[in-house]
This record gives sequence, structure tokens and C-alpha cells, in this order.
Amino acid sequence: MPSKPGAQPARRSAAEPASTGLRERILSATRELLRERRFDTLSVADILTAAEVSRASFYFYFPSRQAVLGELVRDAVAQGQQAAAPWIGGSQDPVAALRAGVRDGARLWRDNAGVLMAIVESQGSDEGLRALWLEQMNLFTDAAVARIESDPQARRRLGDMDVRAVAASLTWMGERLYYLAAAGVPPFDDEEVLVDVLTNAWVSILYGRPVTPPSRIPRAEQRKDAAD
Amino acid sequence: MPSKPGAQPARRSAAEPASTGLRERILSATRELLRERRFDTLSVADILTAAEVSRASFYFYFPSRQAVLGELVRDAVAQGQQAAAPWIGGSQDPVAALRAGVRDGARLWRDNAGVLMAIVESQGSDEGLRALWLEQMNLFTDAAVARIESDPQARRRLGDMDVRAVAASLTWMGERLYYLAAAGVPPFDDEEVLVDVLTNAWVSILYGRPVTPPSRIPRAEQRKDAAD
DNA sequence: TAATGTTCAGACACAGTGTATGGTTCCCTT
DNA sequence: AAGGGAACCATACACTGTGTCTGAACATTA
Repeated sequence: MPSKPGAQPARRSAAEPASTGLRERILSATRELLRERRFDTLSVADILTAAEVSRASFYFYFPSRQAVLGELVRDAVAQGQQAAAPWIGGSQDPVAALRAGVRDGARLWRDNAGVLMAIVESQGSDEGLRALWLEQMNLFTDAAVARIESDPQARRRLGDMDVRAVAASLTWMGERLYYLAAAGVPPFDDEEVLVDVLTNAWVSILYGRPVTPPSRIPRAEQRKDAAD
Repeated sequence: MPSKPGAQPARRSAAEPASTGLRERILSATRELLRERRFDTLSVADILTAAEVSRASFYFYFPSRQAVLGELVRDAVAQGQQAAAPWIGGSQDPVAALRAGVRDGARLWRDNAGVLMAIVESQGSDEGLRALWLEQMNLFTDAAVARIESDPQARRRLGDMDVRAVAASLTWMGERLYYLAAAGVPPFDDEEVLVDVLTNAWVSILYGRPVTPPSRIPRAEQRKDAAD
């Protein structure tokens, strides 16, 4: 059927990682596109162009457009889980620990804004992505439950409330606020405000006491972190 | 161009509201379809069939599929705003007032689950719907801000925190939890749990005190409401 | 050399959206 | 009663996007 196969060995610009596996190229091209464009405006053709990959190759590695996003999300969240790991076993001041965890979340979202916004926005149009996100949020909820259960003070305060429900509500509030921040919706686009509000919510619900404004109390031993 | 126009006067089944304006028919057919089907799986053709309306008529009244949803959402939320009106000027016990407001929200979502889920899920694929939903949530946030500002106790507790941010976070937590409930995601699919958790969040954040379990204290003067 | 795996270009079938055309019916006005 | 226009219809079209398929060019390894 083809009239004249002028197949060239696909010569790529030297600047691009030409030898990299196509699979990786597709993933990172998508991740890159997602930095500026919403997932729903992203056609497979766009990805093909950006990744310099043929249509056939794309479907050789991924069953669908959504599958690519799914993998990107898993990667991002896994990386986030790792960062949040020390959060659970935190033996320091609970409020400081909470705030640190919230800030880690903000950073994770800031660094992976495109991908995370994409899945949040695409849940409505894909069953698989919806399930995936639910699953990821459940992981965070599990961590929060563990955190609460191992904290007598919080347990006491919560009384006979459904601990998992409380943990889940906190998780989802975070999801929503981080998303809004990533979308640039005020007032959450200000990371300071975002972290304050979220931390305050956790502390208020778990301990009842109002959040101890950390910016007002410049303790010497804040939290050892990399440069901000 | 047309070979043979055999146009019949469109005879509808007597059981259906035949004389109703097509516009209304389109709206209610969509609303009905949304009761069982997700918006993204709903094609214009589906709506045409259900409403017994021609394609041309559809586009005569609405510029797009999304516009129909937009109108349904406006209707539902307006109805909800009305129901939530007394919530602001509540002079009763603040906790009871809060709980009542939360419950009203739950009811609104229960009664309009299809439509509300649809817009939440379709934000990602339509700029207009995204803006609309943002706008609606801002209305709720405005109400919450007013509520907080006129409450000395809450104001004091919040200290120098960004009141609007706190109000918005509460609003969005509600949005998320109601949505999850509508989607049947546990543990929020249990209205009792949902209301408890949300109320507790509001009370904890605004007043610091843990929620007074209402089911444990069967006061005679609960809240005068229609039959449950 | 032959088999196998990777990659390509291109075409295809299908579905969905929004627009356009032309025709019908019915009501309201003149 | 004529006729003008609004509401309505069926049909077809142009376009965009998805996922599949074909056939061929390579490259690697057996």
C-alpha cells in the first residue's frame, strides 16, 4: 500500500538524548509537555512530535495515552512517599513534625505540578486513573492512620470518632489544597499561606490547640533542611 | 442534496411531557442520564435520544454539551445557597449551627449527586466549567468568611491567620468529602461519618474544642427540620 | 544467513463534535 | 386567507482524535 517508503534511520538532533530508550523518551517528553499544557489538550500526536517517536512505537510501549500519565504519577508519588517516610516515626515536637510533613507535600506538588494536576483533572475521564489516584491517596491515609494511632494524645482527643475517616479527610483536604495551589488559585498559591492553613488544620483536629505560629517564634533549632 | 425527506411531525409517547419546551427536555434528560452515567461517557447523541430532540434543536438552545451541565450546576447550587442562607445568621449554639449546615450540604449533594459529580469530574476538560466551579466555591467561601468574621470567638482563635484561606480550606474540604461520598468512596459513603468528620473539622479549627457528639446527647430541642 | 526485536511511515476504521442545508409544521399577524 | 417566521426535524459534512494495522527498514544475535 505505501507508495514510496523513504525510511530514514530517524536522525535526531544531537542535543537530545538520542540513544535513550524510546520508552523513556515518551515518558519524559510527556512530563515536559505537562509542565505547560493540560493533559486533556495533549494529543498523542503532540507527544509523538515532542518525543520524536512514531505512532507505532508509542503504542508498542503503552496501551494508551492515560497509561503514560499513570506511570508518571506512580513515579512521582513513590518519590513522595519516600520523602514522607521519616514523617511517621517523627519523635520530635508533633506540631513541628506535622508542619514538616505538610511542607514536604507542598514541595512534592511543586516539583511535580504538571503530572499531579494532570491526574487530578483526568480522573473524571478515565476509570483507571481514578482508581490509581484513589489508591495513592489510600497510601497516604494509611500513613496518617498509623501516625494517629501511635499518638495517645491524638487518640484521646478524637474519642470515639472514626480514625480512618479523620485521617482520610485530612489527606483529601491536602490533595485539594495542593492542587489549588498548583493551579495558582489564591490564596493557596502562596506557599506560606498554604502550609500554615494545612498545618493548622492538622493540629487543630488532632490536638485541639491552635497552631503555634512558627514564623513568630524564631527558635534556633528550626528544622534542618536543605536551602530553601 | 437530501435524497428523500420523509419528515414526520415527531410524534412522542403520550406518557412523556410532550408539550414541554425542548430546552427543558434537554436539561432534565441530561440530569436524568447523569443519575446513572458519568458525564464523559455521555455523548450528545445520547442526550438527543433521551430527550427526543434533534441535533439541530440541541445546538439551537445550547452552544455545547458542557453548557448544559453548566446550567444544571448553576441551578443546583443556587438551590443549595438558598438552603444554606439561614446558616449564616445562625444565633443558636454554634456547633449545632455548623452541624446543620454540614448536613444541608450533604443533602444537597445527595439530591444532586449526578450533576455535582459531573462538574467536579469535568473541570479538567473544560475551562468554562472549571471557572464556574471555582466561582461557586468562592460563593461558599464568602459565606464562610462572613460567618467567621462575625464570630468573635472564632476570630480570636484564628489569631493572625488568613481568615479567607481558612474559610476556603474548609469549603474545599467539604467539596472533596461530599464528592467522595457521592462517588461511594468509603468511609464517606456513610452520611453519619461524613457529617461527623466534617463538623468536627469546622469546630476544631474554628473553636478548638472537640466536637460535642450530638448522637450521645439526645437533647429535645435538636434542630427543626423536615422529615429525614 | 536467518530469526527476532525495534522502529518507522502511512493509512485506516471508528467515534464524537459542532456546523450547515433544506424541509416541515404550526402559530401569529396582517 | 395569505404568508411570514419561529420551532423543529433528518441528514450530511468537515474536522479532530484514538487505537489498529500493514509493510518495510534496520540492528542484534544465533
